[in-house]
Amino acid sequence: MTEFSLPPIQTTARDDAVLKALAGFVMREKLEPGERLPTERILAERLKVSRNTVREALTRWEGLGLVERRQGSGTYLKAAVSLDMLHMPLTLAGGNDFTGLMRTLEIRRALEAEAAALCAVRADEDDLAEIERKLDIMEDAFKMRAGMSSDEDWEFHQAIYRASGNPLFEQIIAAMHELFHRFWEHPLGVRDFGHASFPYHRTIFNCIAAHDPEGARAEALKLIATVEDDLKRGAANLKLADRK
Amino acid sequence: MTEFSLPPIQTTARDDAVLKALAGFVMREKLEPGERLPTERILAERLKVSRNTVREALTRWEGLGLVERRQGSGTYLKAAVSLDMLHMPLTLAGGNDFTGLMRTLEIRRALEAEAAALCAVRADEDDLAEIERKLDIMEDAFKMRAGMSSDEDWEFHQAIYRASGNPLFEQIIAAMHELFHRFWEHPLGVRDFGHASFPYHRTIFNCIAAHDPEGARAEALKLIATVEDDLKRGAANLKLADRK
DNA sequence: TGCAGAAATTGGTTGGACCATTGAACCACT
DNA sequence: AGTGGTTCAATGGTCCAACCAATTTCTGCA
Repeated sequence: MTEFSLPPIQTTARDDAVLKALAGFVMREKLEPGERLPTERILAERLKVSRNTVREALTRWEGLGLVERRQGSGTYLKAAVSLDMLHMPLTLAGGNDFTGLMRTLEIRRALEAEAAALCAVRADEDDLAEIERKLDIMEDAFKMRAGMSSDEDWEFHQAIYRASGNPLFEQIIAAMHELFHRFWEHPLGVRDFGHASFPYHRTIFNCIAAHDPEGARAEALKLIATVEDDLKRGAANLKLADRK
Repeated sequence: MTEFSLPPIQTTARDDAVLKALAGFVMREKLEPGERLPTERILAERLKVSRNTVREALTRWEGLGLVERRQGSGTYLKAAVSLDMLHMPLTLAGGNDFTGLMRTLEIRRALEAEAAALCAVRADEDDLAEIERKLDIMEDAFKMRAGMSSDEDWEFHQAIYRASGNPLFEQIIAAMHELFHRFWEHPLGVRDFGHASFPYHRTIFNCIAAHDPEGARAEALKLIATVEDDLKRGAANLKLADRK
């Protein structure tokens, strides 16, 4: 038996064709996020397909977060659309349990370290000022409530992602943030959850300000390590991780 | 067809409710990837919703890669489904140009380094054997063709991701692989594209085999650095990066 | 002019119909 | 037994024509 290279033929691909045409339309009309795109009925008529087909295509885009549908109002662009988009639908099963959180934390460690390093190389004066501002706010909140605050902490990290010059960091981490958030609110019985991570926020900033990428990377790794420790402590406290 | 227990849907938010009910059904019936789930018509009847609504719901799952629909055959589970899934749809715009590729490469550097480090900690004898097997294949291909081979290289890295014990690494990187692939095939005029990365594959493996996470991390960073250099050289050669 | 209610717009849902593909059963012929 | 062709039911894909529900816009009265 010899080797074949016969990819399956594609006979029907209506909704894909609809999306391609729609992407082309968005680019030609230079539609930007927030703008409304044609109604389903118009699209169906113009593309010479059924409204059902249009709806299935739009459902796909909605699932990808590219578009938002508002009943009675219309369908609105939520993100930039281009023909050469690359989609990465990630599904994390069992995101509620300890294992799932640990796994996302490993991804976060990887990205956090790299973002901090890149940030140390690329951040300009404005970026540094913004990051330090968030840091000050976070430290104030820490002293006030005598504990880590999820929101302010998140703002600080987000500022770093933004200053990394690569929007992908923020996109990926933001997608996982909801998950972290749940646990921050229910610290598994660990009273001072996240406490140990506090000092590393400033050491990270110092390395970034000194344009020391490897230092920033190392400090970021330390920070995540403390969170992992807290997590493990929590999982040890409660023998069962969640089970809602 | 066997017996189901699918109570009718309540009120608004139809398609979300359909997915929730369907996820519950999959869990109760312990359906695993590859198995076929009830036909659209049956689902519509049991859930007391229209078949179109069922289809929109399934379209969402299909977009998330959870399910595969085969005309004339049925709808099949492609991944494990649970009620507490977390979806992270990412779309990378403009992934075709030099900037976009550089950005994905930065993500890859972050994940590659972390995956190698985790792998060094967790890989058992079987994992090591598998990785070394892929490494040998890659090195043979390199000697044969006197140059890097995209496929064999990819297999090697995939083996590392798998042995990292965290499926998210493979998921994220796999989603971006298509992007790398395009450039590997069209090396921007750089004749020996990827050549410099060759030796680091074995040094990474050596560190993993020696259970030296920081060493593996460092070698992985070096590997990606060579690819980045090649990329920059290529972008400098052609003044324009793609423009197809 | 201001604003409440009617009317038009738009996405959401329904039910029914037909098409295209698949796969199993069946059959004829070798 | 095996090969290939035919039939036929099941299933996803598409279409149509309505109607429902939320929203926006318009209208006319106070």
